[in-house]
Order: sequence, then C-alpha cells, then structure tokens
Amino acid sequence: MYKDTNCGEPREATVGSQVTVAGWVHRRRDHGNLIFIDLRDRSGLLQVVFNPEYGEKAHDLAGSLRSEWVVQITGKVVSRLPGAENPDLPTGMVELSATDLVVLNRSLTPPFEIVDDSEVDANTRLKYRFIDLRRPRMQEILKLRHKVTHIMWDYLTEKEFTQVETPILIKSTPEGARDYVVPSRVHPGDFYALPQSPQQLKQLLMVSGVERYFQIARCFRDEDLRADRQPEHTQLDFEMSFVHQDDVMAVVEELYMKIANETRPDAKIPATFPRLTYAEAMERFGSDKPDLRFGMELTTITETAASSDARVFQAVASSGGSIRGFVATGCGNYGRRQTDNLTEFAKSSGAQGLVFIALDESAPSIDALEEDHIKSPLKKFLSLDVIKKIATEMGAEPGDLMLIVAGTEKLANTVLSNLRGEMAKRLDLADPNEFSFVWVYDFPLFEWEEELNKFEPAHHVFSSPKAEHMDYLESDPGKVIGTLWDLVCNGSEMGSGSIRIHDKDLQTRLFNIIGYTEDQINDRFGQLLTAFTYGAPPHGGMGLGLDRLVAILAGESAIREVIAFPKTQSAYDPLFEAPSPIEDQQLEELHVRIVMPKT
RNA sequence: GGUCCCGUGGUGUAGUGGUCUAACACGCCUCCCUGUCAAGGAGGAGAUCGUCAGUUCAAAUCUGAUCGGGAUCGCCA
Repeated sequence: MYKDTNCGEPREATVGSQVTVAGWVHRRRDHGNLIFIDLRDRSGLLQVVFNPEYGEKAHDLAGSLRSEWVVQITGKVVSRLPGAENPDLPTGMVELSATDLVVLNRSLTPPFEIVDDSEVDANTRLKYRFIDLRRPRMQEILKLRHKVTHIMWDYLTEKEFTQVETPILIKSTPEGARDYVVPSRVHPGDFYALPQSPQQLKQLLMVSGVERYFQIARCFRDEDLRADRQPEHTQLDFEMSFVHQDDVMAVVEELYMKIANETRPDAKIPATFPRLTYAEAMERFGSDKPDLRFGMELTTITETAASSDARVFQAVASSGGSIRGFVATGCGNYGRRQTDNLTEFAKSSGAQGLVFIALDESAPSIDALEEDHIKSPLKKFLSLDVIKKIATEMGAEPGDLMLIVAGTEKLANTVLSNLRGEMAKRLDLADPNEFSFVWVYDFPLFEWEEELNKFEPAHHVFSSPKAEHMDYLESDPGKVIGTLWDLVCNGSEMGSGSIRIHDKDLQTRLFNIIGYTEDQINDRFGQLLTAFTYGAPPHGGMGLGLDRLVAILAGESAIREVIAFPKTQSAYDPLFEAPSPIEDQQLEELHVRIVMPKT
C-alpha cells in the first residue's frame, strides 16, 4: 500500500505515531519557510505542515506542489500549536509534520474547484465528471447510494429472496415507452431491445418456482428526459409468489423504513406508511402522488359556485365539469402581481384561468364578511352570501386566499395539484427533512385514451383486476379497479406494484380489452402465456426507483446528481461524447443503413 | 414537437445601444513571507461576450435563426 493511514483518521490519540498518507493536494498555503497542505482522500482532509527543520528536502519539494497533485507523505502526527487548532475539521486538533514527500502524479489545473458550493455549468461538470465526483458532496452521495443498495441486499437476503440477473438484450415490446434497440449481427434485420423493466422475466421466474426474486436492475426507456428521468435508471425489482397485496407492502414498508432510518437518522419518517385509495388521493389532493407534508387539501364547490351569477362557473357545471379549489392560508394580502403570477402558473398547467377570492385579515369572521374585505376578479358575480358559503365549504378564514379552478375534473385536478405544490414551495411548507411515505392503492386498471379512442392500461397489462370487478371487465372497463398500488414520497412516485394475473385466459381477456390482436399477443407475450399454462403460482411484486429514492434521501431534486455518469437533457454524455457514429464496417456487419432526417 | 430561463477570461458573476481599449471575485503564473486553514502582501497573464445573419453611423447590449445547458408540457405501460 502507498499509505498506512487515511487522511481523516489521525486524532489526538494517535499523536506521536509515524504514518504514511497518500492523496490529493486539496489546498496549499505557502508561507515561504513554512508550507501547509490540506491533503484529501476519500476519508477527509488532513493538514500537513512542511517545516525545513524536520524535512528539508520535503519542504523544498512542497513549494512546487499544486492543486490536485497526487502525493505520498510520511511524517509524524503532532498536536497543533495552542490556538492553531481548526474545529471545522475532524482532524483539526492534529497535523502531520512531514519528513518525506513523494509526488506520485501531477495534475493540470482543474477546470473548476473541488468544493461543494460551486455551481458549475452542467456540461462542464459532466465533461469532467471524474473531477466533479471528487467533490466531498458527490463522494457522500456515491457512498449513500452504496449504503442503500447494501441494505437492500442484506434485508432481502435475510427474507429469503434470491437475486437473479435477467438479460439486457431482450425483445422489443412496442407498447409503453420507446425501446432502445440493438441490431443483431447474426440475424440480419432483427433487433434486440434493452428492457424497460424485467417485468415478464420476473413473472417467468415465479413460474419457475423461485418464489422470492429480487434484482437491482437497470431499465431503459428512449423518452425525453426530465430532472427525475434518465434514459437508463435503476430499479429495485422484486417479485413474490403466494402473496397478497399486504404481504408485498409489508416487505417494502419495513425495508424503506430501515433504509430511511439508517441513512437519514435525522429525518422525520412516519412510523407506518399511511394508505390512501386512488379515489381518495384524487379527491383530497387532485393527484395520485400527493405530497402529504402539508395541508391545503382540495374541496369541491361545484354546486355552490354554479349557484352564483358567474357564467364561467355555470357553464362548467352544466357541462358536467368540476369546480374545485383550496385555501392558501395567510395569502389574503396577495397583490396584483402575485395573483397574476399564480394565474400564469395555472395557465401553464393547462387551465383556462384561475379564480381567486382573497379575504382581508381585518374581517372579524367569515359570517361578518363585508364587500370591502373581498378581492376577486369575479367579485361582481359573486354575492356576499355565495362567498361566505364557498369560504365555509373550503374552510377559509379571514386573511386567506382561495384558489379555484373550473374545468373538467381531470384538468381541475392537474392544475390544482400543481398549484398546491407551487404554493407549498412559495410558502416553504414542505420540510426537506421529512420523508412522507404513503401508499396509494386501488388504482383503476384502465384509462380512457381520448386521442386513441380506446382503453389503455393505467400502469401495466399484468395487474390483476379485483375479483369483484371481473364481471364488468368487458362491459365497463373504466370502472375496474386493479390490485395495483404505488409507493409515493413527498409528491413523487417511488415505485409501483401489483398482484399479477397468473391465469392465461384472464390475461388474454385483458389484452383483448386494450385491443391487441391475437398475433400481437402471441408475438409479444406468447412466452408468458405459455408459462401460465404450466402451473403458474399467484404472485405479485413491485418495481421501485432507486435513483429517486437516493435523490430524496440526499435532498437532491435531480436524479442526475445521484448517478455517477448521467446524461444531459438531450441524452448526451459529454464525457464519452456518446452517442457517436460508428465505422462503416460495423454498420455493414450489422446490416444497418443510416438514413439521415430531412432538414 | 411546444413553452420558458440561461450562455461574457479556467470557474462564478456584473455590464442591456456610444463612457467597453469589457468590470469584479475565485482560480492561474512570478516574487516576498515560520502558524495558516477560503492564509496574507506585491506584481502579471488570460475574453474577438456560444455561433451565424440582420438592424444601426455605432451591437456583449436590439432582431431573427441556429447550437448547447436547464426547467416544464406533450411523452414516460
């Protein structure tokens, strides 16, 4: 070894010992005859002092050191001079008095500083990701991610799960997300696809009698990127045989509790994860992934609003729409600019407009509201009585701002849940140190796709309908609830699970409802259906996003920050400069011809 | 595919029609310095302001296009 001690280790207890350390020159403070170096390795920082009295050659050489040079230093751990201690460093009571210095490698001046608080352009960071990852913060995240997966392995092993790897080169199944495809050299004209998830494979493993499978699996989707979406992401994928919904949830709940407690002991975590039905989540929060860290729940006021003289409300109500809203507590004093801003926000989420009713805090009570206490663009059309009634229904008090959206139920929900999140951000209501896990269950199995004029699976086609809904699978698919649930935390979807179908006939019925032809079914799912005819056990499981989990634990909003080598928003890797053209010979071998898009 | 924000020495920012021959901080280079820890002091180098076109007597600054980054809608079973 080039070192016998890590930089972060020396303490007062080790004073007097002779040690050799190795690492990167983090900073140099040259006083001429006395030179200080902060030496950095994965364990932390150690101050090294070069004094010609103790090592003349080392001192001479130390004068030429520069940032990020890699060095090996031998010396004695000594107490710092009284008054020269640095309480900000764990090793701050001591320093290394250097006697020998070896330069193991030099470094160019790095393109940016290796410190946590510099906000460097994303492109530069990714181009020099190997330097970016030297930042203590990034090292911390890499270790956090490792710790999370380690706990997963340990916990699931203890629960008698078997880890099984599944192929990366598999088959394209064109529904759902766009596939990444790989041309086959051996089969001209044919392509593999990278898996969007190991869904069918893990179900096949259940048929194989594995009973408890897990994998920390890479999943690929060729869709546009977002802060929380990369072309490849990692899932904790698992599946269990002979289980019901509660059995699956119990595993995840215990595991995630353990992960959160062990990695973030400082954070607030619910003792058990609350459960909401999909219908309740939509009703109370307008979203199937509600953030439960704050209130501002939604209220439906369709009838009361429609009883006013406001034509917007009347029109929406009579066309079967919904008028809903929530109370932004203490925002009754919002001025024109702020309300305009919120209207703008609502419109960007698809709303026609935003109706607000501001109640001045000088009003003694809702009952005693007077015209002067009210500000609203619809004031002319809303009688005092109607406003009082709306305020009472919504639970508003003087000094509050009521935000109301009218439209189809779906639109009102989308807009209001976005607006609710936005208000929480503005009012700083969401505690970043709280992990508000919640189960959302009883999802509908199908969604009506307006544009395609047909039903599509709300999650995926393998989820089992509730037994009591089997009868109207064909007659009214929209009403069918699946044994299908999500794990949600702080307003983002952390994973999705279900009890699967294990019966060929039922699975075929589901395929028929969403309009697959027999050929399509056989081509894409033949292997699964065949397997089902050879004694498939009842089974269920989940796929849980690892990147999003680590991001939430790390307090990061973009999963890019918790992936060692991520891609930019245009799915480009500035470090490797991927994707890139390949040699003509490679194309030839793969039987692929390039056709550039017309510009 | 749409919308919005950003692009100025190595890094982060300021400058929004002439005063820009482009400012500041950090970093970098040289020298001085034995107790610093974001060391200090003195001096120095480094940018045709993402690119292209246009408007103008005059463009970092205005307009258009384009490229790149980011946010978001569509998309993401």
